Amino acid sequence: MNEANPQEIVRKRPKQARAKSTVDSILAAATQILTDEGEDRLNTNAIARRAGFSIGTLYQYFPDKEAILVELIVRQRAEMEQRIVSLIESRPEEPAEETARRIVHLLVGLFRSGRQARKSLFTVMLRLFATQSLPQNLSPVSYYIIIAWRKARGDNLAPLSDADAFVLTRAVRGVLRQAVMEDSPLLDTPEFEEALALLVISFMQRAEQKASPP
Amino acid sequence: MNEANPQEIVRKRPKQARAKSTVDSILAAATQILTDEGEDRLNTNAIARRAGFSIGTLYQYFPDKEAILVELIVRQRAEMEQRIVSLIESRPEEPAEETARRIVHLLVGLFRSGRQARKSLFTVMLRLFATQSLPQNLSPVSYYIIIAWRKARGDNLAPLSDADAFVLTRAVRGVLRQAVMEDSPLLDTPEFEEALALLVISFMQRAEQKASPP
Amino acid sequence: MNEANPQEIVRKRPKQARAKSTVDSILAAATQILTDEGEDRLNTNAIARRAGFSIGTLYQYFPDKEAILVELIVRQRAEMEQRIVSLIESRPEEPAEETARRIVHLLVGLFRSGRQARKSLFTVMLRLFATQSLPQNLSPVSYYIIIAWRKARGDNLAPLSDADAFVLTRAVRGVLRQAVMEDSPLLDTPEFEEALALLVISFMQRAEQKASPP
Amino acid sequence: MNEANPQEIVRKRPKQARAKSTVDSILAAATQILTDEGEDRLNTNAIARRAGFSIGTLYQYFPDKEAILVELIVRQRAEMEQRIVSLIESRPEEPAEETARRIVHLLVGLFRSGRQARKSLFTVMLRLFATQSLPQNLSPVSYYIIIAWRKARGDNLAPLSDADAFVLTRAVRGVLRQAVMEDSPLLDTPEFEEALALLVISFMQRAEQKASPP
DNA sequence: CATGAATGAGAATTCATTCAT
DNA sequence: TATGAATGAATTCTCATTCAT
Repeated sequence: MNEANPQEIVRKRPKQARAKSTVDSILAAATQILTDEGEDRLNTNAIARRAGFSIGTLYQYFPDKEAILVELIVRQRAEMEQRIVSLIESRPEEPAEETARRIVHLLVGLFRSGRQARKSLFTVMLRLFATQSLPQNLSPVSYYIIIAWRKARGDNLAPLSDADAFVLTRAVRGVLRQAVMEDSPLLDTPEFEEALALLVISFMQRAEQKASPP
Repeated sequence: MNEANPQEIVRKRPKQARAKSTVDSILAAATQILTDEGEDRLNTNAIARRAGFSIGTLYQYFPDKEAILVELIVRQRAEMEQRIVSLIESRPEEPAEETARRIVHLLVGLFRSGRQARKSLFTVMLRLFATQSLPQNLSPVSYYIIIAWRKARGDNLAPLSDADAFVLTRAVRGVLRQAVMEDSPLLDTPEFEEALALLVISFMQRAEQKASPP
Repeated sequence: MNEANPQEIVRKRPKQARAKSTVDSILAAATQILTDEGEDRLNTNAIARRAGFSIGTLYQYFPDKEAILVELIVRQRAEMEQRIVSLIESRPEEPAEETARRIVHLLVGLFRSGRQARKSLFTVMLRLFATQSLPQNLSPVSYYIIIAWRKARGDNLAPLSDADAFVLTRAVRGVLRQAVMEDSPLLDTPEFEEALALLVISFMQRAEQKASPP
Repeated sequence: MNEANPQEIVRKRPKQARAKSTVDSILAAATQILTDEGEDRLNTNAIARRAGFSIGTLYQYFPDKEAILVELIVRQRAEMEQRIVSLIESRPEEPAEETARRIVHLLVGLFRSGRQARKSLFTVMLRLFATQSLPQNLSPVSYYIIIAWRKARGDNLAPLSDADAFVLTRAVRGVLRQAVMEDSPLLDTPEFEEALALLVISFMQRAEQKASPP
């Protein structure tokens, strides 16, 4: 009868359909504000207003402002990850180079759209990283991708070391992020996409050679 | 470069010299706070207090808070750039691969030290990018490096396209930043450095092949 | 006093019985929160949650938050009063000094237990006093005790004036409250109890002398 | 040059005359609100407004709301203590009984005036006690008084034990507080004062007898 | 030039209470 | 009767910036 957890104020978990849609509205509102007005206009009152709820409602679903941002990032990452993984699994027999090219293509496309929101989200993410408050399970997404890749092609690809995997994934991410942050016109060119694909492919081939010399 | 004997300068241009040291104190204070307490403790009053000046004085040297941050970033970039350029120029005859390795080594070293301050600075930089208020001349630092590289070796290196240069420089920066932001233990390993160097070298070789096929 | 067999009552007046248990649950929950988390965690939502009811249900039984607190205090006072009265009535022939000692002993025991809840309750009570919203019939409890005392021993004790009664009762209460509020270790010592008894007895004897000089 | 205490935001300490008067204004405003409107109208904005300062100024002198209340209590206690001590020291040769009577007279007078403010202050004090945040040196005021008393009369008075001193001082305080809180009309009567004096005197005489039996 | 007291808009968060279901 | 989602006024506190001295 009594609550198990008296200390923590238990925020409503979105089990009901209504609750779910409320949470979605709030996150959508936050994204909109990030897109339209930028990070420093992003305050809880504005989010609630734009979502069409009172500020009190917002706080029934999120313990604090940060939780909203974290959820935003979590969802965005999950979506990206899931897209990439399914892309990899869709054509297991495809040559690695081709798959890499298609992943890069997908990523470039994703980063091209919704630049403004992404820009602000990057800043937010970086701050959360700096504050140590981003859940640990956020970062290693990239490893799953690499693992999926290997699995899909039956491990006949030389395994990447931890350091190699880290460098490769962060490099791709870093290039895309920076392109968005700098509003670089390159982002829209095929040359950019080609260069990024080249980065991935050349690295993987070299890493492969290194791992298994003739 | 502009200064020789500090004593003399103090006599000659007392105000400017004093101003310079005041500005330096303020920037140093800001860096300290970023290091010790993180970005959200960084407010103008705290900076002034730590610098040993009154808040009024701070505003005599900087128009607003952002100006302090911008100056911080400008100086940091300038220092890095200058180190890299002089590294490149020091051994013009060295093979490109070796130079790349040494640049990577230098960069990794720089990012390893002062991680905490750098972490906060990254966040700040990203926000300034997002707000569009970073002066345009901040970003293309990397191009200078590439130009310096080519110059130093008499252009016998195939020229990198804009897209290639962008991708390469942002990739390196992105990997290092992310390593710092994630507090990755990899940053301290030789494997990490090796992988990063590999990224650069393999990309340059492929880009070269592409540019000038046999 | 009003109840005999709980089973039977449930059958006879199901709604009232249910209501009673609901009210009791709510009050118990409030007491628990006061004990475990202190006064400023005591909010209606928390009470309802801990009681296992919805907030709406809580408002079906209490018009507002204050009503809960008042009821809490009323019950606590009633319980104390009733214990003391029955203690007095249990040994009418006992010398006044001895009865005083036993009352003090009882009170000290009551205050020793449940200190934390009592602490918060005191604060709440005091605020209600300050807001004038405590029902008037709450305070004079002490008079009943004194009256009961006199009755029990057939008025052969010199009557205490209003002022004397006020001072005596408030003194005892004040000492005990303060001991609880200060978390005084004295509260657990026999010396404390002895001193408090001395306060009561010496005052009564002097008041007696004053009232009826030889 | 750099601050010693980077973590703690150092609030201005009232060294300057202006600062001192600002602090005084703020405390006076708080007292007024307590008097005129009661505790739950006492919010920081109201205090600042009534003091004629902006809210920001208030927070330059007090780290948080509680600090204002604590300071209020500290000052009030200090004033009372100082009055009583000087009363005791003014007539060292006076019989203890007479001094007790005069102390009681003084206290009753103090509590009679400014009842409303005192009422709210009591509530506040009690809450602070409950939260453990009242500085330790607040409570033992009473001991100083007792010590002063003994000193003033050359220790020919039997020493009170800790328990006795606690009981006596808290009893007096408790009676006066309760009289104020209940708005008791007794507070204005000579009978009340007489009864309170009696409480003190009879207790001290008995305690004395107990300590040094013939 | 330097000072630092003062400003006040703005942001996050709480919680008693209502009311449609 | 019971529910619990929603409300929104109210409150605490921050911090970039100004300006009289």
